[in-house]
Amino acid sequence: MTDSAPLADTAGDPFDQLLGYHLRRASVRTMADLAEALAPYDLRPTEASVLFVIAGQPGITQSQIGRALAVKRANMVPIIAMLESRGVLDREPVDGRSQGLVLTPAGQALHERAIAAVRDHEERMFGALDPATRDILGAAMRAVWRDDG
Amino acid sequence: MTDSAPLADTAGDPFDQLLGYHLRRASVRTMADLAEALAPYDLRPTEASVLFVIAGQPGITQSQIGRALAVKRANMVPIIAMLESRGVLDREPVDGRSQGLVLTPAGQALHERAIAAVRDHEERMFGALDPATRDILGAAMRAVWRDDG
DNA sequence: TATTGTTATACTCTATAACTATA
DNA sequence: TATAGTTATAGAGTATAACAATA
Repeated sequence: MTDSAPLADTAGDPFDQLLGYHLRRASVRTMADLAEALAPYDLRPTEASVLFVIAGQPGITQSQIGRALAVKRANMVPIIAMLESRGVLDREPVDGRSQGLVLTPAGQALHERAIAAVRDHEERMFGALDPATRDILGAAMRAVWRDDG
Repeated sequence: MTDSAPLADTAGDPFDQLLGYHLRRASVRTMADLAEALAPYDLRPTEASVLFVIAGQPGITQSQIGRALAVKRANMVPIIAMLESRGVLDREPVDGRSQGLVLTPAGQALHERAIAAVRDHEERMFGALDPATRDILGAAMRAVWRDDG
C-alpha cells in the first residue's frame, strides 16, 4: 500500500465498494415505499405483481405466473386464494388440473388503481435519476437477475 | 399512441419499465447468492454486515450499528447475542447501558473469511458489468436509499 | 426526557418436502 | 414420468409496542 492512501475512508465504510450492499438497501427502501403505496388497496407487492401478470395475459395459470415472477408454486397458492376470495379474479378450468385466471371487473378496477399507485411510487423512487441513468440501471439489473434463468 | 406501436410487447411484459421490479429481482438473486456464499461459515448476510461494521469501528455499540445498517434496535439483539455466543465478539461496557463491541481473534478470522467470500460473490454477481456501469450503479443505488436518511 | 438494551410478537417473502390428481 | 395445485413447515428480514435501567 502507498503511504498516502486514504485508509480512514476505506475503514470508515466497509460497504463503499460493495454493489450488493447498496442494491439491497435500495431494494428494501423501494419495497417499503411500494408496500405503503399499495396498502390503501390492501394489496401486497407480490399480489400486485400477480394482478399485473393476469391483466396482461388473461387465462394464464398460477404455475405459469410463478415461473414468470420467480415465485414458487407452493407460495402462489395463498396469493391466488386470497385474490379469489376478495373477488378480484376468477378461475376457469382449462383441464383437469389447471385453471386459467382472469380478472373480474372488480379486479380490473383494482388493477387500474394499483397501476397508478405504482407509477407514483416509481416516480418517487427513481424520478430524480436522469433517463440515461435509469436505462443503464434497468439493463444492469436485468442482466443480474436474468443471468441463469 | 401510434398505430405501429408494439402493443404486444408492452402487454407481454408489464414490468418492462418498472425499475423497482428489476431492482427487486436483482436483489433477491444477489441475496440468495450471498446467503449461499456465507453458509459455509454459518453466517447470515445481516450477521456478516454487522461483523464488517465492528471490524471497521471497534468499540461501536449495537444501537449505532443498527443505525448504520438500518437494522432496528430490537432486531439487533438476537444478532449480537448469536455472534457473542459463538465467541465472535466481546462486549465491553462503556457506561451503564451501552456496550462497546469488539471482535475476538476468532471473530477477526471469521471476518477475513467473510470478506473473501463477499469479494467472490460480488465478482459473480457484478463482474460482467464494466467498471463505468458499476460506478453509475453504485451512485444510483446510493441515491435511492439515501434519499431521506 | 431521551437513549440503550431487551422481550414479545407479527408480517412479508422465500424455501423445501411431500402428497393428490391429472396429463 | 412429468406437471398442477396443494398442505405443512421453516427461515431470514423487517416492523411495532412496550418495558426496565441508565443518561
